[in-house]
Amino acid sequence: MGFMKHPNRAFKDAIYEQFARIGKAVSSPRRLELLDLLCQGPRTVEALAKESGLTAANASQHLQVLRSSRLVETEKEGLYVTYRLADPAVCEFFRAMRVLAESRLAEVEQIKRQFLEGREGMEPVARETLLKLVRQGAVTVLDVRPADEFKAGHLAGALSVPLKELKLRLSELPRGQEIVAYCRGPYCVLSVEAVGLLRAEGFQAIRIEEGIQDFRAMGFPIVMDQEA
Amino acid sequence: MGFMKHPNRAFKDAIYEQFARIGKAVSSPRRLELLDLLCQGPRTVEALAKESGLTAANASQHLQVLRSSRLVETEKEGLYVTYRLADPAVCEFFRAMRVLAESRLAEVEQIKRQFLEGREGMEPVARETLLKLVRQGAVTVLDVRPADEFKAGHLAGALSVPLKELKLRLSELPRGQEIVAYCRGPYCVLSVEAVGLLRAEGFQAIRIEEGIQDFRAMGFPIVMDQEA
DNA sequence: CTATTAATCAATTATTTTATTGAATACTTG
DNA sequence: CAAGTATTCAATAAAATAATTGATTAATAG
Repeated sequence: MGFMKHPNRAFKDAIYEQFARIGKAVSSPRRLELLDLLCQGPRTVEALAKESGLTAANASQHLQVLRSSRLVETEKEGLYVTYRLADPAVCEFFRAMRVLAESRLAEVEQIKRQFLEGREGMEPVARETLLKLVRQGAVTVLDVRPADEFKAGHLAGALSVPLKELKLRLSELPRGQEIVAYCRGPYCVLSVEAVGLLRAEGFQAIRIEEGIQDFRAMGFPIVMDQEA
Repeated sequence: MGFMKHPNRAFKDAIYEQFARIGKAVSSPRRLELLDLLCQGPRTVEALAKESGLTAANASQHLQVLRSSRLVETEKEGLYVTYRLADPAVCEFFRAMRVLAESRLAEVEQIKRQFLEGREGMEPVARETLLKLVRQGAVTVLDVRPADEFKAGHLAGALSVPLKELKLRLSELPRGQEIVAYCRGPYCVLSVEAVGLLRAEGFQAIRIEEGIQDFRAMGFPIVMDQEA
């Protein structure tokens, strides 16, 4: 005997090595940012690179790592390669990871606080109540993400006003009523900037941390236009 | 302007770097094996090293990585340091990762099949029916894990017969009835060996892939002795 | 106090991962 | 076909990670 004592070892090693492929895919901050973006919907390499501040080559390499772990898939349309999540479960997994990081790593909350420092009213204010109002439609709910993300899935009853168009479309918004803005989630800054702008213009505005994935997980009604 | 154009960049980088701490923790096959073991209950460094086939020094280093990502905690008792999951959510996260790997990586199924090749009856046989029988208590359910793991949590109605004691306790088992063995999960080989032994001794035995985490997730009644 | 043992530390080497750069590929458009 | 563009490839250098080894620390038992 001796070398055949543990045929189990090879089996376990092989299995955990496979599991680790998923882990490796999500072990890089860059890839996590890309994955987060892809959770919002399909994107071309170019778009992903631009939004994440990576060079095209670097983004491409990271995306290929994600693809080799089967978390994302590609489709070539003409000159563009579109990356998308291979499965909605990938998004749920990313969210689980995010939630775990939030609960285990105090640094996350600290970084968030530090970023919001000086920007009054951006903190999570009476979330429970607010969510109830949102659910009842008692407030104007603003989705400030780009239009295509809104189309891919948004809170029922929300009004789509991408941050970039906000300045030009202020007239569409109510003056007397509270406006609640949301974007991609707690680490997306679109809603932060939107509320800053709205307040500067004299509106009653407030930010809500949750993003679509969170709303979905919380059981809020989500509306999807067009494709699955 | 210029360098202050994206104060958001620093924020995002900091956040995703935190998320990546979790990812890095689960990016190594060794650490995943350790984490899997810790999902079954607290262990000393020595025990973990032995079960995973690592040297004590190497295991210790990996465990410290897990600790620095706050996924596990330590407690020193005399000469021994006991590691445990920092939160049950860590186990759920590990399971989510496992399930994702199973669904996305065809290699996992392939490796499993290859390992079970030649060992008849080890394949998942009519799982639905079997689980129903288990639920009804219509079969003898054997928990072949070590006694302390059984104590930490087991399927209601299951009989604890650790693999090591199985040979000596065959008289306790019914000859006519089907015996269903389970262990830590689909990648644990205890139940495979148990069923092999039982069949060699003329028993009607079958293996079930699920482990405690799976039963818990599926809503089966779990019994826990003593401590939380 | 000494020997023993569990765990960690420190230093080294080998390996893997990351970002960068420039070139190559593949497709579209005129 | 030629020019332009999105993406990928290939090569490099820098950085991080992993396993090994031997030493060190801290607690226990005699």
